[in-house]
Amino acid sequence: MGGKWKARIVWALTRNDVLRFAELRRACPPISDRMLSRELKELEGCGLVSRTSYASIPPRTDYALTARGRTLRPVMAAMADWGLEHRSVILDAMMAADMVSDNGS
Amino acid sequence: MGGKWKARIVWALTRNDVLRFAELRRACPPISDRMLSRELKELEGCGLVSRTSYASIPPRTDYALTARGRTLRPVMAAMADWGLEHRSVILDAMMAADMVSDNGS
DNA sequence: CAGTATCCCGAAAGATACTG
DNA sequence: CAGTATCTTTCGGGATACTG
Repeated sequence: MGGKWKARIVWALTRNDVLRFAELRRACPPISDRMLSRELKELEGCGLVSRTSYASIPPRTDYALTARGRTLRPVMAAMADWGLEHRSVILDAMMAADMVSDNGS
Repeated sequence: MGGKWKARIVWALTRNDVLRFAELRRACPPISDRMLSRELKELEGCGLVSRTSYASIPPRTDYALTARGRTLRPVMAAMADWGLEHRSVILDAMMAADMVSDNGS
């Protein structure tokens, strides 16, 4: 389950229950349409995300976690906690080891 | 913190406390010497893994998690739990969606 | 709005050979 | 045993343009 964006997508969906394509795009900047579409398909392929599209004009598609996708919550939470506590200190260490070239994002 | 192998390396070190180069290689098949060396350097660079080498013949180097590296335990545990519970069912879904070509590893 | 289709490049990583 | 050096390949993912 690689992919640069999957974690962010799932993370967005754990916090919002249901999101549309454009909302997900805004939730995961700066993801491209192409990557968002691809990653969503893969997540759908492993049964973690469900897609519901309405044949209306303008078109509309809702994405949500499946029951199985929701089982990822504890994992996502653990990762988020760790990130909050250690991100900055790790980044400092990485800079000291010249593994990164400071950009303040 | 990308890298195809870092999770496995850290996982091996959470379960074993201290491992030598060759032991880590065996713990993360089929990683190559090159990748193991590189990933270990990066983990050392962010202060998650410590390296202790003994100037003996034959040479010997011990790797272990630092205090900071050990803070990853809850995350690793959460991921491991999830993997145990969902790995097979996810793989099935992925095969059904032809995202993988069965290899029994 | 919600995507697909193409093209392309650079980083990640495999293979192989070598060393103190 | 514990790595490093070099070469080659793969492929993830960005840019851009197009469509129902």
